Order: sequence, then structure tokens, then C-alpha cells
Amino acid sequence: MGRRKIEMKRIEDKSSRQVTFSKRRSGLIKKARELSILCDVDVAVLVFSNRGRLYEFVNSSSSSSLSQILKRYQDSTAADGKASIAAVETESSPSSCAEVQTCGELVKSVERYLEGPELENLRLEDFMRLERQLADALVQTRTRKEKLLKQENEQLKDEVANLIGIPKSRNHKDLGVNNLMEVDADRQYSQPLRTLPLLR
Amino acid sequence: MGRRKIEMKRIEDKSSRQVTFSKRRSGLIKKARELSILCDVDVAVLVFSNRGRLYEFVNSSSSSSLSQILKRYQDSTAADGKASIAAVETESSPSSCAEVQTCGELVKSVERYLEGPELENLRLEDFMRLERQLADALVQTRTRKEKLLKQENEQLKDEVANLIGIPKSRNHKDLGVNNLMEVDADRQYSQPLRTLPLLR
DNA sequence: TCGGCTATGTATAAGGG
DNA sequence: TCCCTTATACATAGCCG
Repeated sequence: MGRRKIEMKRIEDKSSRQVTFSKRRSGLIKKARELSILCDVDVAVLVFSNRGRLYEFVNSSSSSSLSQILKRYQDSTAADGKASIAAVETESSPSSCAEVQTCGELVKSVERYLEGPELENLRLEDFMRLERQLADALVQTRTRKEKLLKQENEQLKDEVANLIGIPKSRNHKDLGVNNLMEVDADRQYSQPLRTLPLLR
Repeated sequence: MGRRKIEMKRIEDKSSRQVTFSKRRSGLIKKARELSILCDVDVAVLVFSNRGRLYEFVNSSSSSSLSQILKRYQDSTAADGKASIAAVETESSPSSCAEVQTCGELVKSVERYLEGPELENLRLEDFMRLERQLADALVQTRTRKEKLLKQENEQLKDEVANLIGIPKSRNHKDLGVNNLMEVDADRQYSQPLRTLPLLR
């Protein structure tokens, strides 16, 4: 991608190696950011210069602090075997009305289970189903919360528009979803199921 | 770099998102490899698909196993005065289930949610991992979008405050929604369900 | 889903200031 | 050393089978 093709081996000239390092490093991180945004996945890039300096990219979509990514990595490698995980659609849109009702009922049932004495009788398949159910419950809760957020957002936009006199201002894309050289240590793992009561 | 330029935002079409993910992922890893070779530095790239599969690149040349790289990472961040990353322990609190009868009902009710094909082939480890991946995948998109919304709202609030002329409080929680946000579903669900440890 | 196939958009190796 | 510019090599979006 330059004036001419270069061999894929260590660049001996120190100066051009440094230049190339700088260029390609930022290129790599840019690519990582794009991948995480376009495909909505978690990406981590760590680069250590031979002078010991660290350059990193971790998409900070909150569910992905580096510590969690590392944890996921450890889990992945721990369960070696390379057994393929079946494809499961997890990004389905909010449930239909009928499903919502069912979901609400199921959640109550699940909650009873969780507060009851034994779980050992359930089979793996049952757990699978329970899990799915909880996921749907989560969707509902979030949908409600998000709806409120959007409403407020629209109100605020209108308010601003009225105050300024500018009809519409798009492009808030520059809000910066990504972190560079920074790791947020979120507390993600705390109380598993407090979501559920919200559905009642 | 394609037939036409694409917007830097999440690709909504699932199919093209997957295709792009595959292409760009390999591209990213190729770039990482080239960087490590050309510039003789240590590079690590971790990519987690939404289905929980891990794709990684670590230049294996020197004594840079990922664990060592991570150690170096932790050293770097620690030296920066940042808190070291603490592994979050998964506590297995005694969860439980009620009667088998209710379980049967639950399973039956929940059955319609399941569309997934060959889940039976999974091993326990895969299943446990899959469980959390499901939760994470579910969380990601909404979390990200919500984060942007929150940021935008904060900006808008500031803007409104400035326009109206209130130099006073920086507390925006009186607008209502933020109180709801404190019960953040994201943080409730990320931990593997309490049920899962019992599977061991 | 899974690969090839181009037309195009990008990244970047050299060079210049 | 750094910042631009520019010519090229590469990466990849949209298609097709």
C-alpha cells in the first residue's frame, strides 16, 4: 500500500521501522474500532513497543472492560476441546404480545424455582430454556427503560430546537464510544436476577 | 474499500454483518501479524463474536504467550497508577427449584421460545459458556445504544441549561429517567445465572 | 452459508519540505 | 523528527453462483 511492495520481514532500518510502527499501529487500532462498531463485537488490541510502551484498544461497550474480555478469554481457553457452539439467535427483536404475556408468566415461575429448594432435578435442556426465558425478560425490562430514555431524548431535542431555533440537529456520532489507552473497570457482575421483579 | 463507502455504524442486516465480520476479522488479524513482524513488537488481538467464539492473534515468536502479554498489560496499567484488574469471582449461591411438576409446566410453556437446532450436542462447558454469551450478546446492542442516548441527553441537558441560564446544579437526576437507570439491567444479568453452577 | 470476483475505497511506503 | 503529499499496494462491499 505504498509506493512499492515491502517484504514481510523485520524492517532493519530503525528509523523506517519506527515510522512504519507508528503508521501501522494506528491503522490497526482504527481497524479494530471499525470492526467492533460495524459488527457489534468485542475487540481488544494490545501492542507493546519494544521500548516497553503499551498501546491498546478495547471497545468500551460497557459489557467489555478488558478484565471481562480476559475472563472470557480464559473461559474460552479453559473449555478447550474446540467443541463448536451451536448458533443461537440472540438479537431477536422484542417479543410479540402473546410472547410477552407468556414471558411474564414464565418469569414468575422461574422466580419460584429460584427461590425454591432444589434445582438438581432439572436437565441441561431445562436450564437452556430457563436461560432463554430470562433473556427475554431482560429484553422487556430494557425495552421499557429505553423507551423512557428515548422519550426524554426527544423532549430535550425539541426543547433545544425551540430555544435555539434550529429545526433538527443530527450527527451526534462524535460522542465517542471507544476508549483508547483507557480501561474502565465496570462492576458488571453483581446481582444476577434483580431484573426480574421489574417485570411484575 | 468496497464498491462504495459504508457508514461507520453497526451493520443492521445480519447477513452482511456476518460477512463483514468474517472479512474484517481476518483482515485485522493479518494486519496484526504484519505489524508484529515488520516492527518486531508484541501484538495481541482478541475478537469475540456475538456467538461467543474467540478469534485471537498473538505473535508467538518470542516468549509472548498471551498470559505474559496480559501480565505486561497489568504491569503497565498498574504503573500508570490505575487499579489493577481484579478477577471477579463467581459466587455460587444456593439457587433452587421447586417441584418437578412446576418444572414440567415451565418447560412446556417455555418451549415455544426455543428455535435452536442442535443444542443437545453441547458439552457442559460449552453450555455454560453459551449461557453467558447469550446474556452478553443480548446486552451489547442495547447497552451501546443506551450509552449514546445517555451521553446525548447529558449534552442536551447542558445545552438547555446554558440556554436557559441556569449556572447552578449539575445534578440532572431530577429529570426522572436517571433514577430508573440506577437499576441497570445490564449489571444484573452479566453474571452467569445462579442456576448454572449447580450443573457442575 | 460459503467462497470467488471486481470496482473502489483505504492504508501506507517513499519523498519532500 | 515531524508533517504532507502522492503513487501504489491492499482490503473489502456488493454480487453471483
